[in-house]
Amino acid sequence: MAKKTAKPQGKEAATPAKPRRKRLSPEERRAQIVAAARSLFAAEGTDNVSMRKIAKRVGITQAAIYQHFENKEAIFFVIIEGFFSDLLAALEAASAKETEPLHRLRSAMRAYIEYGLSRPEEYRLVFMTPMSGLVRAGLAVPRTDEARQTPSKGSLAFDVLDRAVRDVALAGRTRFANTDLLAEAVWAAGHGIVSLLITHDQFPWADRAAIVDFQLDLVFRGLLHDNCPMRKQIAGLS
Amino acid sequence: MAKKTAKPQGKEAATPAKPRRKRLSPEERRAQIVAAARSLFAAEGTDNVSMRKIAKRVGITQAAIYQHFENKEAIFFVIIEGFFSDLLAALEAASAKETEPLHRLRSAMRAYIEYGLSRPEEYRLVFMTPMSGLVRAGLAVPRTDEARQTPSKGSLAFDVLDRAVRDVALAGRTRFANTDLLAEAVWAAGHGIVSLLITHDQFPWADRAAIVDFQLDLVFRGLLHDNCPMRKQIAGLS
DNA sequence: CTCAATTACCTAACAGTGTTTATTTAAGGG
DNA sequence: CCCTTAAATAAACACTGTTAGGTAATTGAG
Repeated sequence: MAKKTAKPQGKEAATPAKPRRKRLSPEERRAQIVAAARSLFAAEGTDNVSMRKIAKRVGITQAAIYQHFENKEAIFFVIIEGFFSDLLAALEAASAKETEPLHRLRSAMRAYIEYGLSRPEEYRLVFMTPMSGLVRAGLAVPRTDEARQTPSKGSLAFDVLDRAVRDVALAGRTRFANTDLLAEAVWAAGHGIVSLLITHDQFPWADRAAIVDFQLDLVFRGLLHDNCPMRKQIAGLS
Repeated sequence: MAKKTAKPQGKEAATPAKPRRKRLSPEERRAQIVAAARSLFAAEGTDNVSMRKIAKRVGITQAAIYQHFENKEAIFFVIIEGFFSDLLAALEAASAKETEPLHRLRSAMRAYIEYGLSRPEEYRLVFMTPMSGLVRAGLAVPRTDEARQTPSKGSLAFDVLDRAVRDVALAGRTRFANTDLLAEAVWAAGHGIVSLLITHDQFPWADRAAIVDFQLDLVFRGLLHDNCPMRKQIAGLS
C-alpha cells in the first residue's frame, strides 16, 4: 500500500473494478501455492482438488501456477518432501526418548502410526498412491544402491526404523537374524493399521488407541526371544 | 451373419461403411462391459481407464454404457462383488485344508495375502481407495449391526478370518482374550504386506515369498501363548 | 529519470474426463 | 405390417490438466 506512483497505466485509462494484477516473487508464490494445495488436500482429499481450486485460493489463474511448477505432481512432490521431513523429525524425537533398544523401536513405531493417522491425506498420497517416479523420489532405493545421491528424507526416515530394528537384534532381544526382513515386517504391520484405519473409517473398528496398542503388543511379542525376560513386561492388554 | 433381410434402411440408402448398430440383451451387454472394464483395469490401472475406453473395447459408444450402469462406480461395484466372491472362496478353501485351528488361521492368512497380490488393481480398488458408499457396500458393518440384510460377500470373507481367530482362542492357543482386536490386528498385518508390495514395487524388497513367510511367523509367534508347545513348530526362518 | 529487457500473470484454447439430453433405429408383439 | 419399447447414438455439458501467446508489472542499465 501507499504506492501512489500514478503511472500512465497503458492506454484506455482505468477500466473500473479491474483487480490490479499483483506480482510476487517466485518464492512467495511457490509458498502460497504449496500452502493452499496442502490445506485443500487435507480438507477435501487429494483427488477433489484441482489446479483451478488451488489457483482460486491463492488468488491467481490456474495457468499462472505453471510458471512456478511444471505440473500437478511437482506440487505433490514439495508437499511430500515436507511430509517426510516432519516424519523424520517425529521418528527421531520418538527414538531419542528411549534408550533401551526394544522400547526405542516401540516408541518409533507408535510415532509412525500416530503421525500417519494425524495426516491421513498426505499419508495416502505418499504410501498408498501409485505415482510414476514420485514415491520413488521420496523413498525408494534406501539401502542397496551405492550411488549415495544425498539420501532423501524418506530414506532417512526408513533408516531410523532400520537402525532401531538392528539395535534390537544387536542387543540379542530377537531370534530373527535377518534385520532387513524384520524391519520390513514391522513397517508393514504399522502401515497396515494406518492404511486400514484411514481408508475404512466405516468399518466397526474397536477403539483406535486400543488397536494401536494391540498391534504393537502383537508384533513385539512376536519378535522377542522365547526366553527374553522382557516378555512379561509387554503390556499385552485386552 | 447370413442375415440378408434387405430392409428399406431409412432414407438415404446405404451410407457406405457405416457399422450397423447391433442390439444386445441387457444381460449380455452388462457382462461385456464388466468383462472389458475388469481386463482394462488389470492391464492399465483403475485410473487410466475411461468410460470411452471401455465402450470402445465393447464396440459401443460411451453413452450407451449409461443404459446399463448408473455411473462408473456401478461398474466398480460389480467388479468388487466378483472380487469378494472369489476372495471368500479362496479363504474358505484355504481354511478347509487345515483342521488344527492355528494352522487353519495361518493358511487363511496366507491365502488372503496371495490372493491380494494376484489381483493388485482390484485389491487397490477395494481396500486402498476411498469411495463413498462403495467399500461400505462391500465390506462394512459386518458384525455390530442387527439388520442382517443378507450379509455381503465382503463381510462373509471377514467372517472367515474372524471365525478362524476365534477358534484359535477357543483352543486356548493365544493369551489375547479380545478376538475382535486380534482379528483386526491379523488382518492389518496381512493387509500391510499386500498394500506395501502393491504400491511400492520400486522399493528394494526382499524376496516376496520370504516376506510373506516372515510376516506370518512374526504374527503367529506374537499371538501364541508363552508356554504353547507349538511355539517351536513355527518356522521362524531367516 | 527513462527506456529496454525480463517474466509473472492473464486470456483463450486444447484434449481429455464423467455424465446428460434428445434423437435415431433395431427388435418383438399385436 | 405397423407400432411400441428401449438399446444405441450424436451432441452437448461442465469439469479436469496443460499449453500458446499476449499483457503488463518489475528491475536494472544508461
